[in-house]
Amino acid sequence: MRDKRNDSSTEEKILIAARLVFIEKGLAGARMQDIADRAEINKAMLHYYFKNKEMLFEVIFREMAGKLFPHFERLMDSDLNFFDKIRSIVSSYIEVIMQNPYIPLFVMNEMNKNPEMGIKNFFEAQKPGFVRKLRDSIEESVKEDLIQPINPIHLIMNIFSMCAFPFIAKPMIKLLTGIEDDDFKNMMEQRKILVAEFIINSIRK
Amino acid sequence: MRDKRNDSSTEEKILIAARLVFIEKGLAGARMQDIADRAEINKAMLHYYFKNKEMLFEVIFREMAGKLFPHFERLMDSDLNFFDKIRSIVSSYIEVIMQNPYIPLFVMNEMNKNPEMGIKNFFEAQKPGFVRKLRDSIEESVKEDLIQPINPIHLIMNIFSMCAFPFIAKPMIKLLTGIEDDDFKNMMEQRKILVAEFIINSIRK
DNA sequence: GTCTATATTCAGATAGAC
DNA sequence: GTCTATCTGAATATAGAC
Repeated sequence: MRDKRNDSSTEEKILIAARLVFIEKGLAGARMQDIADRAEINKAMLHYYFKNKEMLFEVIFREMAGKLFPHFERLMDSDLNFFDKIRSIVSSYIEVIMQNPYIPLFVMNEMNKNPEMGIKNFFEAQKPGFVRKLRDSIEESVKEDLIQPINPIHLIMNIFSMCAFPFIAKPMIKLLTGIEDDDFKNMMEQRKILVAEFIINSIRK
Repeated sequence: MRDKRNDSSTEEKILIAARLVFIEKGLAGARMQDIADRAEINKAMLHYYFKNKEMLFEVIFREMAGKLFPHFERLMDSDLNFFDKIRSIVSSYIEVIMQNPYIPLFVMNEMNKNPEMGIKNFFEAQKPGFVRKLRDSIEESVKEDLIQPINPIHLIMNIFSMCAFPFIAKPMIKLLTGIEDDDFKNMMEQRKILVAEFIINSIRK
């Protein structure tokens, strides 16, 4: 933050290391020693920059949670037609998750394990923006008889389920199908189009 | 196991308690003291019945993993037509998960966090049975021109994504939609039919 | 089989020199 | 800001009496 050195600051090194360790092990499984080692500093420094483990975790968690829903609000405001908005959401969402494939499981898991984290406020801020707009857009498309009647919540669940779940279930998928990382990546690449068309196919009149 | 008393055996009490604690906290977050308290015994007993925390966890994990895919093999062997098989899988899968809503996240998360657990063998046993049969059934339906061409793996992913993901994302869904547990349950009840029809709608010719 | 008490290890956090 | 050394508490595990 406000440090004097110009080389990759210690705080930054800590954050990079903490990201890795927390994502790999979760809050409960992460070890401060492990974070210190990866940052190539000592434990004392961690507590100098961040009061305690929970504080450090909170920073990382908020950072990750913030990446869960990217620029969707802008997208909803664009003048794309409804179907192209679906295509665009699916495609860019899968793309974003492919960059950080561990985010969905990490966020969902820690939300479950640590329900009393200051996350509610965090998301309630972005909620109206994008979810409501998507909801409205769906309801409008139903009224315009563009798509078949469907509860918007269900449709939204379907969209994000098919995008995010494969990343959460990756180890299981690899086990059951025998595919390797490369093929998995290829499949997700295919899904950018496949999932969108699957959805549109289902709801279009 | 092979104990002499007839009342709810100590081992059983341990397993019940361990289930609760491991599911709530995960392997890393669970405390043996916590399990002992809930089982209303002392810590020493835990180590008498199970060598260590990992052993106890392994028992619970395998138990949970075993519940992930229920009687699907039988279902695939039935003489239902393809669409009714889809309906049946979706409906009974959601029903099963509703009984134990925490299972998908628990299993997926621990598979990620502890990749080197003896789970591979476990699932490789059931894999051929049900996944392959579903795959074959999809390929056959494509050949028969009953459904539109689709990579079976993608379709299978879609099915299980839409069934399981809402349970994994429940805290997030509650946050974004403002719904409560009762409504959530109702929605999942609706999804038994909705998801199946959503899928069939998309793939049928 | 069950308990109390204790050993042991580990991890988070702090004190204090530089 | 950075380090070494240390404290403290927690958590797993064991010893041994009953």
